[in-house]
Amino acid sequence: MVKILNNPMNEDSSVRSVLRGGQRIRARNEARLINAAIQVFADRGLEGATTARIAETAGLPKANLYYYFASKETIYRRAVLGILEKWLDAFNALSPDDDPALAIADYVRAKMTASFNHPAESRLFARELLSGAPIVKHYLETELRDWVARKSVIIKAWSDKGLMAPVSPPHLFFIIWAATQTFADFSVQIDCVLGPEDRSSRQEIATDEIVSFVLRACGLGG
Amino acid sequence: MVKILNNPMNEDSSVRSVLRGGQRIRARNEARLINAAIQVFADRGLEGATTARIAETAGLPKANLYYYFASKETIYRRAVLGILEKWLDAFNALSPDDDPALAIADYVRAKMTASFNHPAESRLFARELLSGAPIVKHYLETELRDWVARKSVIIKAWSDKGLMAPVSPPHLFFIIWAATQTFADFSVQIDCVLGPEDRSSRQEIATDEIVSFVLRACGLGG
DNA sequence: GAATAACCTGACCATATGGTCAAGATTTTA
DNA sequence: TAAAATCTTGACCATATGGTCAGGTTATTC
Repeated sequence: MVKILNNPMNEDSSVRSVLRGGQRIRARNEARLINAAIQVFADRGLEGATTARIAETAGLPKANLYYYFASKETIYRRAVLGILEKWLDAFNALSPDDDPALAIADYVRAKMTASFNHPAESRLFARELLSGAPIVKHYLETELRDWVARKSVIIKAWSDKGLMAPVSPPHLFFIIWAATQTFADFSVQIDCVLGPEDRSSRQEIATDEIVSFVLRACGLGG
Repeated sequence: MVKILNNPMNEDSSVRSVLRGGQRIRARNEARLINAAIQVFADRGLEGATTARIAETAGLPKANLYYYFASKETIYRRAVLGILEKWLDAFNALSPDDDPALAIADYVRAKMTASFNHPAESRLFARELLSGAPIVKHYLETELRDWVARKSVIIKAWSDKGLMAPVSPPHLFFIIWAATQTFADFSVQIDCVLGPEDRSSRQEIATDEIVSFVLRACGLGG
């Protein structure tokens, strides 16, 4: 478990603090506000979002937001770091003993599911990166860099054994991240190009297409 | 040539209006302001950018910006539509008689070059899409959709003839766009992950990696 | 070279919004 | 149940910034 934020929700809180009243109201309202913030920041960006709108989305008056968060930057920070932490934990697949095809397919599939089910998180993160990553830069240089280094060893081992094509592991991740997150970040574009037909089956088709594309590129049939 | 904006620069201006004084000053100052706007909007977004900063970047006082553009939205619109028009014209490759491997490699290479040489344009466009494409949506539904439809016929013909693997042509473009533009849009992330070594050779390495990745996925060796 | 059109800009205004606060309501604790 | 702690919120303020404008300068035309 990667520890980035040290909010109480990271600890034993889930049981205790829900029972005792200690921080019950605080936990509930902060969660509401963070979720609202993710939505609004994802849609409008740090400067485009107003604290009034975040509060309204959370169903609370603006002054209440400032009771829990010192500033707009503070709640932005919490939202972005929360997403990063969640992502680093969620995608921890790829162990050396796995079958490369299965492991990579699983990873890509999980990323696609995340893009379709939680697009706002991806969009907010995209905005943070577009702005030069003022908040997460430090974690990209450490946590994420290490994560990629660890996974790269595994990929390298696979291609050295001839189990897959020799790809540059970091670039493999860059492509997978880009190709999967594009379905969250730039979904307007995709919807416009594909037009109004068959909107329902689209997630499955896209997922299969991206998975087999990546597998083929890795020399893993498909 | 796709016509989206009807600014004078699209017509015979290049010769005549540079010679006659007619619109000379206007053309020069509008160009300066648009270029500055692309930079500033790319870095900060529509709401984060200030007209004062755009003007300053262009080396003009703010009131001068408002002499040429009615509002911040107006200059934003001009910047975004200008990029779209340029892109639709620039990437018109892929003719049926080409060799698939060469044609696709050329296209990917051109997109990579654009990402490295004009990252601000890509970033601004990314922001526009993240915000739901309020300005370009209409053109995505028409110009871009048609563009993809035309290219899709060619790709389809190639795979029908067995010249390449059977891929969904639109999804091929989505992946290529995502994988190439990520080097402009999310370059911070890439730089953080790759660390401080060999900064110079990186463009070439990345380009080769993405090109051969895509070719392999298309069943075109690599 | 005078009249006309195009361009320039410091000073200014109106509004939106980030943030504060004081007074009161609820909840928790002992 | 009373005191302490936590939570709630309408009303308010200060500032940043989008946008205006009047008066002046430069360029173009005839």
